[in-house]
Amino acid sequence: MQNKTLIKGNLETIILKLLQDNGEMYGYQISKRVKKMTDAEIQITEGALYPALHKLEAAGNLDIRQQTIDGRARKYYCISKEGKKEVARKIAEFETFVSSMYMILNPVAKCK
Amino acid sequence: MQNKTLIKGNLETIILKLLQDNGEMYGYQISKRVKKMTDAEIQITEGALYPALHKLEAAGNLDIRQQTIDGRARKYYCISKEGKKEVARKIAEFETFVSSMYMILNPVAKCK
DNA sequence: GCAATATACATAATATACTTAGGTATGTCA
DNA sequence: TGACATACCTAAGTATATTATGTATATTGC
Repeated sequence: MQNKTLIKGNLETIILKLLQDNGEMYGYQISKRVKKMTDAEIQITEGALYPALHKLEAAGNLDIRQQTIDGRARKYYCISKEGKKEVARKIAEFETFVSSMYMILNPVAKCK
Repeated sequence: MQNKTLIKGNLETIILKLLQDNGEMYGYQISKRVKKMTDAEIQITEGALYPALHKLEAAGNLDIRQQTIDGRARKYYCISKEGKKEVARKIAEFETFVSSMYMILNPVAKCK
């Protein structure tokens, strides 16, 4: 992705949606999964990912479970009931925005 | 629009595309047009609009023509040759990003 | 006639949400 | 044993908006 600014405002949506679909995941896993799913088009940097996870947890949208696997600490996150409401809202918001953008990018002739 | 951050990175695209489709326009007109076209879903604030116009002009993507109409100064902008290349690039970028987002929001089952 | 609203431009201060860069630590593979 | 992968983290810098404020003229309603 050349212009990386397009991810702005969509990072939390991505994280919440992935957790909703896949049950619990840990941060590193999320970043790899997003890269793979989007053919490396969207790459979440660690400097954005971890603060976002902490923020979502603090807001009550995620629950956390820590575990050590193969000597490495992992923090598994899963979406909370509040988080499910939030992700639905965020996806709707994204779709509305995209729809609005296409009103400008693909203007349709109006009837009188 | 609740989350106004979604416009980030798309403002220049909107301005360039409108000017490409409508010939010359002035700032105030652009902001009103966008509001109308998107049913007020996207509203460009003046604090974002005017600096964006100046930046696009400085980058050679817009040409400017000043005129006074009914005692009020207006600055008409129109897209340059460079601007046309730029808007094509930005629209492609937006579409790629949206497509990538939908790979996450609407994941499709993969064949083995 | 005058106040409120619309038109038309502009900039400064502030906020947000990223990127970049740097750090710690363990495991794996050539 | 040195590079790369895994797994977490934070601080500083940057980009791009919002909010607030300013100037000035025209129009509209009471």
